[in-house]
Amino acid sequence: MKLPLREKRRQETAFQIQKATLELAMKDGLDGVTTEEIAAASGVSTRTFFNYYPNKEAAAIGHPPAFTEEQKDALRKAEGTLATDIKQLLDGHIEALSEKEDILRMVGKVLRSNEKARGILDGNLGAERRVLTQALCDRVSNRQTAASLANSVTSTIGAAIFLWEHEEDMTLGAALDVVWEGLIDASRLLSPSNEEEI
Amino acid sequence: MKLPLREKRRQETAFQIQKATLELAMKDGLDGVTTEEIAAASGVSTRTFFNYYPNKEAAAIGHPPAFTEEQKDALRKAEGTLATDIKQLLDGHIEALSEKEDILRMVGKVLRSNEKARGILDGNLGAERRVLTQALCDRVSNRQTAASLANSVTSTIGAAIFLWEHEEDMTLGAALDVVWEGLIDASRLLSPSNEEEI
DNA sequence: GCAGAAATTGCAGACTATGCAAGGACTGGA
DNA sequence: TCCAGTCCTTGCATAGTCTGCAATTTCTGC
Repeated sequence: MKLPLREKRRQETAFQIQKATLELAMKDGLDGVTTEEIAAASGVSTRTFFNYYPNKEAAAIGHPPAFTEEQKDALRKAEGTLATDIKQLLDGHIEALSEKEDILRMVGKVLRSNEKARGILDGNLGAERRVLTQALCDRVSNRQTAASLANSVTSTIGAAIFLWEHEEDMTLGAALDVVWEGLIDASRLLSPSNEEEI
Repeated sequence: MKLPLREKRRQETAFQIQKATLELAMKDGLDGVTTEEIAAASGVSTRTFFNYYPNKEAAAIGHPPAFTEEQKDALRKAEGTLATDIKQLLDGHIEALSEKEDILRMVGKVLRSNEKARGILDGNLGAERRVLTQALCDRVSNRQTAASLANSVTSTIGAAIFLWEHEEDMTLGAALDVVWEGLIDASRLLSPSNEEEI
């Protein structure tokens, strides 16, 4: 730990700005608020706002949790079947997301109406996907197979969040289970070992 | 056909603008060119440019081909196994994309360096995905399963284009086959009927 | 050829985003 | 406790994006 204090302050301010951005955006959309308003609400100057985030959309999305090294390691060294290990990874990630449900809900709302925000998130997810693909390569040998699995992971997370947002009284974990079920079912249908024709 | 002439002109101009946008963007990125330059190169005023596209990124992406009704119908009424029908859909779509390889290559380059463009494309794909999900619902009954399959379709297309861009001397069709193989392999690994542990 | 519809354009103005340079705050060591 | 260096913040200037409005031109169908 070299710069714990400065770093911490920075993270706090970054989060502060994200919260202010999201709260303002809840009224009439992210496009309806100016960077000036956001900066004022965050207690910093407009110029400083741009030192923290390159644009409002990035500020709204913030810095979502990434997969930890332990999670990826667990994937590399097979502990169970591939399916159970992936499910475990997903469970862990969804649990991390659950810690900030309020933020997640607001981010979801922004994503639904803002293309640029989607693009930024897509870029973040793409980076995650590449890391995951790399980790999975140690296990499945074929790169395209690993890429396909990694894609399933990130899109499952997205789908679970989407479902959770639209279903009243459904926890994030429950939504994940439903989406996971769909993924497994789809895999079964596409799998060549499945001879029944549908 | 009510307004065929006007409509046709409009499409031509839209394509003209897309081409001008992409060609200018090849030099030093989409961010390196102004809407003014694009408009001038397209032979229209800046204001008119914004009548065709809401922003440069949308102009660069243009209006990519969508799935046709026949394609979706073929999916609904099972002609072969689910896997072969989906593969056929993909083949047809990739073939349509092949008609404009030059555009596709330039779009790919833009997408790699521009978040907003990615977001817009992501939005387009999301719409396609929703349509596909609906069509697949007629076949697999479970909505989550259908959604998972639809997601596989759109992300397979994206992955195929990505692979094609990065591999010299590989046709789009060949790239699709490679990615498809990966998807099937991944499905096999996730499928519960596959008992071997990996 | 004409009347009405549609598209184009110029202009004004709000907002986003970046470079630069001055000033202020914080850190670690003496 | 104080100091020097570094990092952060800020204001200002400026380039560029995008929209609304109204005038003008172009096109369509009759």
